[in-house]
Amino acid sequence: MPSLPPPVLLTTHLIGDVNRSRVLQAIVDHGPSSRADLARLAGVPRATIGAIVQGLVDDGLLEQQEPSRGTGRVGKPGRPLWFGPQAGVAAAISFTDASVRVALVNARGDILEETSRVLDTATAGSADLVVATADAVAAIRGATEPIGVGLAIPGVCDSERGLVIASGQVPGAGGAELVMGVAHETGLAVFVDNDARVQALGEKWFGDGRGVPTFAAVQTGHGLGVGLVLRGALYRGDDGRVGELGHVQVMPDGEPCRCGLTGCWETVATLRWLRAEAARLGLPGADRLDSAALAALAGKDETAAELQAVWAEHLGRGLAVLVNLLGIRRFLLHGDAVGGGEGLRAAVEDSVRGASLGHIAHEVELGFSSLDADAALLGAAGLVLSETFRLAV
Amino acid sequence: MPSLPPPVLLTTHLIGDVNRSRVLQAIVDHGPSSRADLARLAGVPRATIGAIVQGLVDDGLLEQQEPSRGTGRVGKPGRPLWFGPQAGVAAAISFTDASVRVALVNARGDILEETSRVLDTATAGSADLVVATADAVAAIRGATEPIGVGLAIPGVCDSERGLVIASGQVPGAGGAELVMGVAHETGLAVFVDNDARVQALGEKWFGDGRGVPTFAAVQTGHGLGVGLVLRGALYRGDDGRVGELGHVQVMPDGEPCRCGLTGCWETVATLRWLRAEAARLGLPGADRLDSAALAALAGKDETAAELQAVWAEHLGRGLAVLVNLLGIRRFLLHGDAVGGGEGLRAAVEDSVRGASLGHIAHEVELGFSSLDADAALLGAAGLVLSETFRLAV
DNA sequence: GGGTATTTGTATGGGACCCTGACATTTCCC
DNA sequence: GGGAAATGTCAGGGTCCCATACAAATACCC
Repeated sequence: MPSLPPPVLLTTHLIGDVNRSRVLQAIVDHGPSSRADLARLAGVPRATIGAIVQGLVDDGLLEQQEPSRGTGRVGKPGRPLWFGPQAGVAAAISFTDASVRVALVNARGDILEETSRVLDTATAGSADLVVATADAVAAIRGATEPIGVGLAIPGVCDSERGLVIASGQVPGAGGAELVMGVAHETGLAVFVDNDARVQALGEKWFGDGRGVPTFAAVQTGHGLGVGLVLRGALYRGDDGRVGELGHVQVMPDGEPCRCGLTGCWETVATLRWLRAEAARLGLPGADRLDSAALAALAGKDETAAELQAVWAEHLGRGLAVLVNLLGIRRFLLHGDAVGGGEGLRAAVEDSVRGASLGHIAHEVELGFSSLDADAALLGAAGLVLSETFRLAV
Repeated sequence: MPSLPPPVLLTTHLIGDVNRSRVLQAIVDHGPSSRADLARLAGVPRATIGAIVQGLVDDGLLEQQEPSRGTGRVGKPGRPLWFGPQAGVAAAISFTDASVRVALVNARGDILEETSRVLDTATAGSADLVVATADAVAAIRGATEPIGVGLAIPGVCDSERGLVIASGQVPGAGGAELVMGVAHETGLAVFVDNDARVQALGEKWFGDGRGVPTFAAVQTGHGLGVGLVLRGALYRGDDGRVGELGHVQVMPDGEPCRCGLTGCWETVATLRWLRAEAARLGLPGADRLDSAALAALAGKDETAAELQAVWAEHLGRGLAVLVNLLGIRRFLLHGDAVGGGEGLRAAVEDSVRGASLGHIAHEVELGFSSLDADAALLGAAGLVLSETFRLAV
């Protein structure tokens, strides 16, 4: 039973950290900004922002760009502040079926270096994972010291304690060995979180979630996962065991799910269902069907078009829960569904709207992630940045 | 489309307010505590707490109790700090079908004065509501000036802007007239929020939600409503239009709901469903059946017992969404279900557990509110206290 | 081209607050 | 009754923000 965290009192020393974090957050949310812009935004004197920014510039985190000349506005032009190319460099790690992807990402969201190690993640032990990861980090680690390592794990994570509670897809990641091992081998601070939540952080830092207070990033394909950003902060619950939207019951008398319940969203909105249904309908290539292939078929085959409509309906059904319950209006889809193109996007959006309460339905916006395949990697970097700069106090 | 709130920078002047709020919050969460207790809790020197508390005592908000003698511990005994009987007195308002309840509540949760005005809330206009409310407040307003007025409205509220977006049960409350009118007539600060959310605040301040970081307060009966406290803070979404758990679809091909969707939780977990089902089964007194009457019948009638089981199953189905999606483990039920007694409570708890993911199901605890009928009233006072002391920054 | 208004960024003094360390007070234990 | 332990308070030092003033850079107007 989790208990209330102890009250944190503010100290004069903490003010500095908090305000530096808030200024950084404002720069992330609004892009390169001058001191005067930031001062107006926060409603404080320019001198205050100047002092805060001075520390960040001295630390090499921010740098001043050239004065923005010729804007047609009278007065001395401001010098926009933005992250330096070597600022906030994090080692980002994400796992796929057959490999470990490792990259150096700066606070701008540029991927500076990238490599990978082939590895059967389904069978690899924790030691194998540690070796492959640490080796890859060492290989791309350049002159600038990374500020930390971020791990995106497909599984249940407790990010506060820095451990993986369980991972079906990468069993070797379970427990604290992976995090401890990588920390020991690299000598860096290591942060870990569920991949769907990490993707949400990727959107928040570098993608279409920038400046959006509340949104959901949804992973689609073989599994379903959701990362919720509520009022500017990633929601993790009291520990990491949340966000299991896939196991919200949407079909009371539906098929049994691998989790032991019945009628979970996951039973009708993953590729497993799509392929089984395609096989039942006799569609070609049913056993390898995905949203992209379905979209291609739908253009010339009536049955495929109908299946796509049902597929969109199913995908939207789970998302509508978020609309009605939490008032979430903005969705960013990752993974398989992105291949479905505009046709699928519009259909899923309609499906969500159709299952949402009237006074809010028309505000629902559903888009495909523009970060796409790099979302988890960039998100892992965002995880390091968020934790390092404690962007919520 | 809501945009990101402006960054709030901490100032030396704000430190005082924030720390006073946090100390108050700690006292609310942990009950009467000495300076030394609070200092240990927050991890700061006793001198710091002493200075913060001094201001609160000077303002008359806190008072020192007698030293706690004879505790068996060596050393000078601490003097516990607790709210004075005249501290944080708020005027709390809640609406029922046929009346307006008004009470003076102090920060201890004591109801100092109470009165009501008979009023058909379904037909009363905003002017009628203002007159009845302001009149009742004036009648019980004693020597001590209330710090504000709290309104619990059964409807969709935007508490930040202080207006009621829509209320089916009290149509006259819609718009800003009620809030503005009461503020004008009483000369006090007025705060408003949805009754389910307000009940959650009641539990957080004065009930079983004290010291619990994350829980859901659920209103049952003719309608369904939920107030979510997530990590110590009431969740309101980007505006007030959230918490419509009643309109989460739990029966894909179910009955049409008054909201225009089909298969909403509300269609199978309100008294309307219970009575219709009871009538279909030929139970006596079906048209006035409630959880209390059903529990009485279930002891001697097999059919009633089966209906109670289905009723519990239905109630639990919507709550399980909160478990799986948000990791909420603690539920406090208000309203009709409380009448069902331990039999219904245990059955609903089992139902929630049965529809929750295995790794979290056994941690689910469901209880009936001990505040019961006063929950909304006490919550309205809690709303005033929360807003006045800005208990989250 | 020169003067003025406007805007940006920086320097300085003042105030609020917390932390460290020391001290008086009160209780329990032997 | 003396020592140990715990509580609450006081003074000195440091950090940070705010208000104000000032230098620098640009656009506009004549």
